[in-house]
Amino acid sequence: MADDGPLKMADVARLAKVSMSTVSRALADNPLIPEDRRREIQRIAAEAGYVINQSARSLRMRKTQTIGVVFPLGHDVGQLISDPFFIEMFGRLADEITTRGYQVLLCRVTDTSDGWLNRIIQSHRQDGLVIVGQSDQHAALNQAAESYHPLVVWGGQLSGQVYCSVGTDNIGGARRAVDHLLGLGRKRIAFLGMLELPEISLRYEGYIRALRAAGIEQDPALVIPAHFSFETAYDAARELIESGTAFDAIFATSDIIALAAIQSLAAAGIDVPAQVSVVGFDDIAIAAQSTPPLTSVQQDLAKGAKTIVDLLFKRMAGEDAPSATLLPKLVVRKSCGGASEI
Amino acid sequence: MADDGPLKMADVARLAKVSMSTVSRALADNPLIPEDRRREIQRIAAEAGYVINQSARSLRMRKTQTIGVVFPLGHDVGQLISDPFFIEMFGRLADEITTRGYQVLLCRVTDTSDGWLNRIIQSHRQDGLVIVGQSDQHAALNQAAESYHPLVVWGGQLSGQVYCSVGTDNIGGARRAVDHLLGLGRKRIAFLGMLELPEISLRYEGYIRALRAAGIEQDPALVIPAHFSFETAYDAARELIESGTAFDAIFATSDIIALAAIQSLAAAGIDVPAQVSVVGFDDIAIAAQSTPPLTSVQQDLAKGAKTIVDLLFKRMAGEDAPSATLLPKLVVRKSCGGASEI
DNA sequence: GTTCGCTTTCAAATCGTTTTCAGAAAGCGC
DNA sequence: GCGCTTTCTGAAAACGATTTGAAAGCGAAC
Repeated sequence: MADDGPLKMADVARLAKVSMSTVSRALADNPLIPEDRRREIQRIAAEAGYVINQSARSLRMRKTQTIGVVFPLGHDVGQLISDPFFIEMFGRLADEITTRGYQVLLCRVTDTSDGWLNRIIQSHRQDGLVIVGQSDQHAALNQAAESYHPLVVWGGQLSGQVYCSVGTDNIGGARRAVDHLLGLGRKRIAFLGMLELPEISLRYEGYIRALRAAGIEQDPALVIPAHFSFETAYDAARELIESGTAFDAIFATSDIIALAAIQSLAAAGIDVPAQVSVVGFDDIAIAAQSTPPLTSVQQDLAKGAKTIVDLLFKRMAGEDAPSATLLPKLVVRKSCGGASEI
Repeated sequence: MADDGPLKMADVARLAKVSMSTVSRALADNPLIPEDRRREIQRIAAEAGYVINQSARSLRMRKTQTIGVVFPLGHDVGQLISDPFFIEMFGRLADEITTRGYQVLLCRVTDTSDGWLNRIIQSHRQDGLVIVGQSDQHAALNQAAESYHPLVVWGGQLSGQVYCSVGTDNIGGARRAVDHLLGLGRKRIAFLGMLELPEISLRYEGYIRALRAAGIEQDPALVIPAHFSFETAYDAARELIESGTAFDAIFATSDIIALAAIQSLAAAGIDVPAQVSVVGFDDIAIAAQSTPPLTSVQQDLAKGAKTIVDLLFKRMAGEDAPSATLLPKLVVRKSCGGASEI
C-alpha cells in the first residue's frame, strides 16, 4: 500500500474511501462527522501509521502548538548552560508548558543586532514567548510588547514597563538579606553584582535602603561589579580582598557569585562566617550542600514558572494579564553565622 | 505601509518592484541574483521588518532546522526536570545544536502507547532526533532505526542493536568503582539501581565481574532495586539498613541514589566513610559539594553531547555513523575513604 | 409532487514559501 | 544582423494540511 514516501492525508482518504475533508475532520474529532464513522477513519489512519504533518498544519492553522523559551543575551552570549538558575528555570517552564499539551522550543539568539526579538516573533515558529531575564533589553521588550501580545518576561518590574513580567520582589529580597547581616552586627557590607542588569539594580536599591534605614553610610568601594560566571566572580572577590578595603560581610546577587566569593575568601585564609558573613540570592540546589551551607534569598521557581505560563496562556487567549511579583524568602544557613531557617 | 497582518514575501516583492521568486532568492543569498541587487533587496526587507514565515518554509523545503530532544519514558513519566543528570545533558546538547544553527525542540512523550516514536518522527517537526536514555524502549528504537536514519540515542550499547548510540562504558565504569571499593578492603558491597534499564544492567554486569575477579561470592540480598528519584532511593536505602543485611559499602548507580543513601545512612547513625563506603555514578555538579564529597564515576557529558550531535549531523547528511563509547573516569573523594583524584 | 430542514459529503480555495521551467535580455564572435 | 551562450527574471506548480461553500441525500410536511 504505502509505497515510497510517508503517507499523506490523501492516502488515508483513499484507503477509507472518503474525501480528504472528511479525514481531516474525523482526525480532529469534529462532530460534523458521525461518531461511528469518525472512529472507523481514526482506526484506519492509525493502522496505516499515518501522522499529521505538522508543518502543513501549522501553515494552514497559523498555530504551532509550541511555546518559545528565550534565554537572555547582552551579557554572556557564549555558553548557554552555565547558570544553574537558568537551567532549573527552564526545566520548570518545560514542565508547565508540556503539561498543557504544548511543545517547548529553546530559542537561542545568535544575532543580537537590532530587531532580534521581532525576528523571533515574526518567524511564527511559536504561539507564545517566554523570555527568561530581561538582561539589558528593556527597551526592545517594551517595543515588541506593543504589538505582540503572547509574551511574558521573567525579571524585575521596572517603571514605564509595557510588557507583562513575573519576578521576585528584588528590592524586598535584598532588603531582607542585608537587614539580616546588619542584625548580626555587620557594618561593612560589600555588594557583588552587575548594576547594568535591571534585576540587579533593584537588588542594589534594596541594599541601599537597608543601609540607610540602619543609618550606615554607604561606601562606593564596597560595590563591586561581578558577572554571573563563577570565574569572573571569583576574580572580582579576589580584587576586593586584595584592595585592602575593610569589609565584614558580602551580599552577593547570585548564589554562584556567593560560592565563588566564599572560595576566594578561603583561598585568602579568611574564615566564613567567623570573619566575613556571606549571603547569596536564588537558593539554588547547591546552596544547601556547600561548605559552609549558604544563606540565600530563595526564589520560588516552581511557582514562578507556573505563574509565567498561566499568564502566557491567558494572553494567548486574548485576555489581558497583569504582571506578578513573588515574595522571596530568606533561608538562613551557616555562611553568615546563623543556623535556622526563617 | 504595513497595514494589518504581518508582511509576506509578496509585500516585499511589491516594495522592491520585483517578483517573489527574486525576493526569495535574494534572501537566500542565491548567486543567481547579482550581488548588489541581492544586498538591495535584503536591505528593503530588513527595513520593512520582514521575516520569513518558518511554517511555510518548512512545508515547502521539508526541513525545519530543528533537532528534537526526547527524554526517556517508561519509568518516571511524571516530572521531567527531576534528574540533574538529564538537565545537564540537555544543556550540553542544546549548546552543541544551537551552535550549528539549529533550533532545539524538547519533545515530551505524553502518549506512550505503541508507535510513540513513529508518531514523533512522522510529525515532521524536526530534522533529526536525539533520544536521551533508552529506558525500556530498546525494541521500539531498533524498529524505528530501520527506516529513520537521523536518530542518535544516549545510552548503553546492547547486543542486536541497530540504532546508533553514544554512551559511557558502563561495564568498565562500574568495574572500576567496585574494584576501588574492594581495594579499600570492602567485601559486602550493596548494589542500588533499577536492573530493568539497560544501562543499569550493564553496570550490574561490571559489578558482578569485579566481585568475581576478587573471588567474592555475590549475595542477592545486597542487590536493591532503586529508582532515580531521591525519595524512592532514600526509602530503598532505608529498607536495606532495616533489613539487617550486613554491608560495608554501597555502589549506587547514580549520584542522586548515592546522595539519598548517604542521608539515609546518616539518619540511621551510620558513618560515611568510616563504617560504609559509598560510590556514585555520573559525577554531577553537586557530587563535589556534598558532605562528605562523593566518589563517583564521571561521565564526560560535554564530550558525550558533542559526539551525539556530530554523529547526528553526519547521519542527517546521509552518511552512516557508527555508535561510540566514552571512557569513564573514577573521581575519588571522601565518601569512600579515599581523598585524591585518579 | 414540491418544498423545507437537517445531516453528510466533497471539490476547491487557502496558508506563505521555494523551485522548476520557460523565456527575455545581454554579450560575443562572425 | 544572425546564431549561440550566458545571465537574469518571473509565472505557476508544488509542499500537505484545514475550511468554506455548495450540493447531495433523506424524511416529513404541505
